[in-house]
Amino acid sequence: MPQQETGTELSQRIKRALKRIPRGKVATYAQIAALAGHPRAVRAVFWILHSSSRKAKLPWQRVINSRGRISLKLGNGYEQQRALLEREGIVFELGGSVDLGRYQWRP
DNA sequence: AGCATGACTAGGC
DNA sequence: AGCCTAGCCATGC
Repeated sequence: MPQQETGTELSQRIKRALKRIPRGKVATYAQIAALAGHPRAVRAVFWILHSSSRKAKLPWQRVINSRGRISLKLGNGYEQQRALLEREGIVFELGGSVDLGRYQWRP
């Protein structure tokens, strides 16, 4: 049977927003929070992403911070996220950031 | 019920 | 430019 949708309505809205990010594009934490209807709920967004059991089936790798950088630390998921994004065609600049003007999802 | 934690952000100095 | 602070939300103990 399908997974039971638990948590608050906000959590579910955040998950729905995450699933809308198209392949090859990225979104910022604030952007997801805004799409979920709570522009200030950024912390709720990364709480969902940081909890591995909740990020199943979610394109968690497409969420980066407002500066276009991956927020994970080296050796703690950073390289995996970067590899996943590069596989989707996203090109990282020398400093390790992505060009938001080029790759940010605009609904 | 209260406090700590977590992949953030914008603003101030 | 880099560091500090406050604001924000859900969850776990």
